Amino acid sequence: MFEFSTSARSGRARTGHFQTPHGIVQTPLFMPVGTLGSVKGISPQEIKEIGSQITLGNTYHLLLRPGPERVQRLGGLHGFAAYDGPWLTDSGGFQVMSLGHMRRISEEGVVFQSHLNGDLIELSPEKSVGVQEALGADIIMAFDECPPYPADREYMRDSVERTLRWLERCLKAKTRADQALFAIAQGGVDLELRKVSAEATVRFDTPGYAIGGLAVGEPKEGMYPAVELSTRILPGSKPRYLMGVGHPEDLVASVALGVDMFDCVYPTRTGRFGYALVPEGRMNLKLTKRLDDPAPIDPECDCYACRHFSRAYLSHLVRAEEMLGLRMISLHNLRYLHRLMEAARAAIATNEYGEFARDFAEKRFPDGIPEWFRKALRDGGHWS
RNA sequence: GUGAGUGUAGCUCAGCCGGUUAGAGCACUGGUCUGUGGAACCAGGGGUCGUGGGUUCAAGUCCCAUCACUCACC
Repeated sequence: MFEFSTSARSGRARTGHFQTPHGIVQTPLFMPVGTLGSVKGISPQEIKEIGSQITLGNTYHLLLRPGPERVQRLGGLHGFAAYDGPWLTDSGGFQVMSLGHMRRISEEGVVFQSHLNGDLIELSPEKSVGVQEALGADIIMAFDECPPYPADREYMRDSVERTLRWLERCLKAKTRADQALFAIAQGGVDLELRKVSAEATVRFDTPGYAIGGLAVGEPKEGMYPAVELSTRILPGSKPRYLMGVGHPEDLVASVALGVDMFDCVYPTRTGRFGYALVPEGRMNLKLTKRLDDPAPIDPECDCYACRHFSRAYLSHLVRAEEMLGLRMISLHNLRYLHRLMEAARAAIATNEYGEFARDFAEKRFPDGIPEWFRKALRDGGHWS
């Protein structure tokens, strides 16, 4: 259980598989975010049909409602949410930063106000692990702090060290052997602190490692050196999970650097805002001209929306704020990222990841492939 | 038929005792959104102020007529 095996390698990009109590997952992979135990608007059956392998549940949201004890009583996430595939829960640390009001961070943990009703809530390494054990995911995450960008150096240093002490407490608090706890390396875009954090984190020898604290507003030129350094230090024998990253170009560039797992709200959130992911980037279905466009979102796509609906109809639905439209675009966007990862796995297996990434980039960046993307591929050994 | 009221942006309305380039919310048109609030934010287009006269240096605002709509009463 929780043994990660690498199947193929091409430069730094690699494919692999990871055994969880609820099934084997193939990497690299993208995980949809199921905030409240549901991927917004998408049923478990659809999740399986589009090729999702792991669903991410948010500890923060599930702690506020319906509460971990209730979820546990009703069968854990697998039973309660009626999805028997692998689950991963985050630690709640990120939402404390992004949603919590009046948060106060101390050595003990974090006290913050619920964004729903203002209730004072405490979250600590022990509490987070306890909640995640009750929720029952296959993979749980260490309770970390994700400082905002930009953050001053002194604060970042304190935060990185505190997150390491919190990691130790998480591992100590952990009681279930059927869950894998992934540690999270932090450090923002500061390469020295990244190194300190990653090296110290590796010593805990957890079954997987996450790269946290990125995609919080920093430029790509700051983000990629941090990813590159992290994947050099985090061992190749374990899955490497880049948290919160989900732009298609970021997946392609990060896989080149050796990242195995991603999660992001991007495909579903941007879908609810009326944007469909396509090889050229994003298609805005709210634009007036889409109302007369009979083509599917993407003729190459095999998702339900692309097989049945026109851009015109979806545009009409989105404008009317009709549920089906939001659902279908979300479904398509998730399928798009899964297809992208399937194609990446196939390219790695035949040692053609560089060609795959270049083909992707030529469509995605018709006005020129940005330097950060080229550099990520060069650093990964996929661009001569 | 009589009396009263209302006509200002696509919609709902604000515009003081007459005083610069007539405003707001929603809608519309673009844009932003990376460990999820169907949220939020940024920018933009759009009005001969129902119509016709009059008073005045100056009228969305005051006066007269007229049209439309609403309500009340014979």
